[in-house]
Amino acid sequence: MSDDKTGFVSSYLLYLLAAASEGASAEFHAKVRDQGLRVPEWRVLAILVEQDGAMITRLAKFALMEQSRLTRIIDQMIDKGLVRRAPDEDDGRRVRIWLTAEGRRRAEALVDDARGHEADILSSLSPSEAERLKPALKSLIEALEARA
Amino acid sequence: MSDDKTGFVSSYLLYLLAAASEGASAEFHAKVRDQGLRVPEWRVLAILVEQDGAMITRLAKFALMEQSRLTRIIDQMIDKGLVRRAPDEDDGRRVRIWLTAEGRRRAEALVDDARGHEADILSSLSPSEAERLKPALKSLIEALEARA
DNA sequence: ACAAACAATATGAAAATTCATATAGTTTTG
DNA sequence: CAAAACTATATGAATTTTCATATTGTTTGT
Repeated sequence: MSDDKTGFVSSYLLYLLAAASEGASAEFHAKVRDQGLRVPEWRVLAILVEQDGAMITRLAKFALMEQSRLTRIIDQMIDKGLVRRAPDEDDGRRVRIWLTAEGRRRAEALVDDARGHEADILSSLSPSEAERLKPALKSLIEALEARA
Repeated sequence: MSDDKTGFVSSYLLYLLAAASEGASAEFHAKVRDQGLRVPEWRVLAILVEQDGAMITRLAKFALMEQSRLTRIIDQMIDKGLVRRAPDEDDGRRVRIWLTAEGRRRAEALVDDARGHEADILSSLSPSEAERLKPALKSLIEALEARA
C-alpha cells in the first residue's frame, strides 16, 4: 500500500471504503479472535447487546451477512453458550435470538473494548477530521439507502 | 437498517465503515457478477490495468486478500483467459501476473463502468460532502498505516 | 562458499460460505 | 374458507476461504 498513489484504484471510492474498513478493523478483529470469537460472532453479540431477542433476518441485515450464513453462525454461538434460540410467540416462522448471561458478559466487555479502540483511532486523526468522519459516513449510507 | 439509529452499533466507526463499503459496493458488484466475474477477480483486473506484471504478493495486498487465496483466484483467471503467470527474470521466487488482451479489454471496460458508478454515487451526496469524502478516507487510511 | 535466515508462492485439509431450494408458518384474495 | 402468494428459517451440496506448512529460490553473515 506504500507506493502508486496515483492510479485509478488507489483513489477509487469503493477501494478507499474497503481499505479503510479493512485497515480500521484489523486491529480490533485480532483482539476478537484472541478471545476465541470469530468476527461474525462479535458482530452478532454487539447487535444483541442492544437488540436482544432480534430475529435472524434482522441480525443478518445488521451484521451485513446472508441469512443462511447467519443461521449457521448462530448454531455455533449456541454451542459456545453465547446465545439461545426461541420461537416467536406470535409468528411461528420467526426465531428470536437471546444472549445468555455469559454471552452478555462477553458482549459488554467487547463493546467497551470497541469504544476504546474507536476513540484510539479517532485520536490519530486531526480533531476536525475526526469530528467529520462519522457524519460523512452516515450521510453516505443514507444516500445509498435512498437510492436502493 | 431502517430503525434503531440510536444504539452503539449504528454509530460505531467500524460498523459505519463496513456498512458504507458494503452498501456502496453492492450495486457495482452486481454488475461485475453479471459479466461472469467474481468480485476478487474484478479487483485483480483493476489493479493490473495500472500495475500489469505485478507480483502475487503485491496484488494480494492491494486486493485486500490473503496470498494463498489470491494464488487460487489467479488460477481461475488463467483458466478464463484473463491473465497469465510468468516467473520474474531476476528472482525465481517471484511470479508476475500479466493481463491477456482479453483481460485488458474487460478490465478497461469495467474501470470505465466503475468511474461512472463512482460519479453516480458521489452525485447523490451534497457537493461539499462529495468533495470531502475521498480525502477523509485517504486521511484515515494514512493514519492507520502510520499506526501499524 | 556455506549455512542459516529469510522471502515468495503453492498446496492439502479443514472449515466457512454460497446458492438453490426445502420446510413450515402466515397473509391475502377471490 | 380454500388456494395462492408470501415470509422466515434451515439445509444439502458445491465452491471458496483459511490455516498451517511445504517447496523453491535468495540474501546475509562468517
